[in-house]
Amino acid sequence: MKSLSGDDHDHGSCVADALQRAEAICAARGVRLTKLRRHVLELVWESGHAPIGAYDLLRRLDKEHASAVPPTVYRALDFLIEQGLVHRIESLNAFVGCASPQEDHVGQFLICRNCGTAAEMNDERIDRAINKVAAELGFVADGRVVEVRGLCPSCRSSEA
Amino acid sequence: MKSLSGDDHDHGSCVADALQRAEAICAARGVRLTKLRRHVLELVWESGHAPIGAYDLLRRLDKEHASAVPPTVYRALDFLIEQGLVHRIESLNAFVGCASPQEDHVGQFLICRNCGTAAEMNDERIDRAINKVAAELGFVADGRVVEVRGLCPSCRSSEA
DNA sequence: ATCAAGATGTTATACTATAACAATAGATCG
DNA sequence: CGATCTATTGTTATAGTATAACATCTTGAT
Repeated sequence: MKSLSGDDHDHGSCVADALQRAEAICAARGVRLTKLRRHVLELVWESGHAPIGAYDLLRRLDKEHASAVPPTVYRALDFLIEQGLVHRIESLNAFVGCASPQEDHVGQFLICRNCGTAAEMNDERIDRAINKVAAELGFVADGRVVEVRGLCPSCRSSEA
Repeated sequence: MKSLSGDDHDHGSCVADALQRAEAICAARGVRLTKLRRHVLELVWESGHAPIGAYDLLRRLDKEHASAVPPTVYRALDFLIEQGLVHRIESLNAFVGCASPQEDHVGQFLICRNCGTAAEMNDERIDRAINKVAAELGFVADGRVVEVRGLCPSCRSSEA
């Protein structure tokens, strides 16, 4: 996996790529990535790879979109989440761009408690382990929330 | 695992047991399970095995504790969580009594989307899978949030 | 009895999210 | 083109979740 924080990755192109992929996905699905939705998605990505709250998005949106109020941003987020372009991080009440929006998946995240970066794992082994245990208990699992706090590689080395 | 919902388990003794265990644990640790904290713990357990929100607790607490306000219940919950007697369910902003407070663990939950019951899994295999993937990505994991939505055995059979 | 620490009381406020209805813009079809 | 239907956005109000900051009281130790 690419390192995501405190490093030299070109985040500008990272954002641009995400927007371009989003355009393509929405076009293919016949859903509308409106200016507003695109703008919110852009702001989500511009937060780096750290989840950002709805009201922080709102404050940034305000600058170019005077009429923005909470429903404005929540509706855009609802759309983006529905389309798998953004994930909600439950333990933070915050939102992050999806790293692989073409694949259908629920997010599994590693969240660095130092730099705030949320890295997607989306590993089948975790999913299988959860399904197995759920099945043993007679549960049929659908949605999953897997959010792990920890220290990312960059922060671990810089902490020494 | 015991079935927890829509069944015949004696929830009264379930609550009583939980309170008794809590008393013992707090005594052993030299921390104070005050009347207020005990009362909140009792209310959490009386919600059945379904997570309950802080403001719902507050409304119930009010009846015997006129001065209760949000900080009252949040402080009690903070204590109970710190002592491992209660877990917070991030995806619901709600709280549930811990099934095995003597063991140190973070909760893994199966949450029934029909009856609301939250069953603790706390399965090592899930933990190991998460640690393994995290390690592969260079992360050191500490806190974990694992919350799976689904349909519990009782609700699954009664849905047919 | 005094004192320090912990627990609770009290007021105010911050933060997160949605309901409900109005207005507008985009697509579709005659 | 223009009528119409639907999706999107605007707007106002409010519900729901959580904490800050400071005062007061209780408890246990000396």
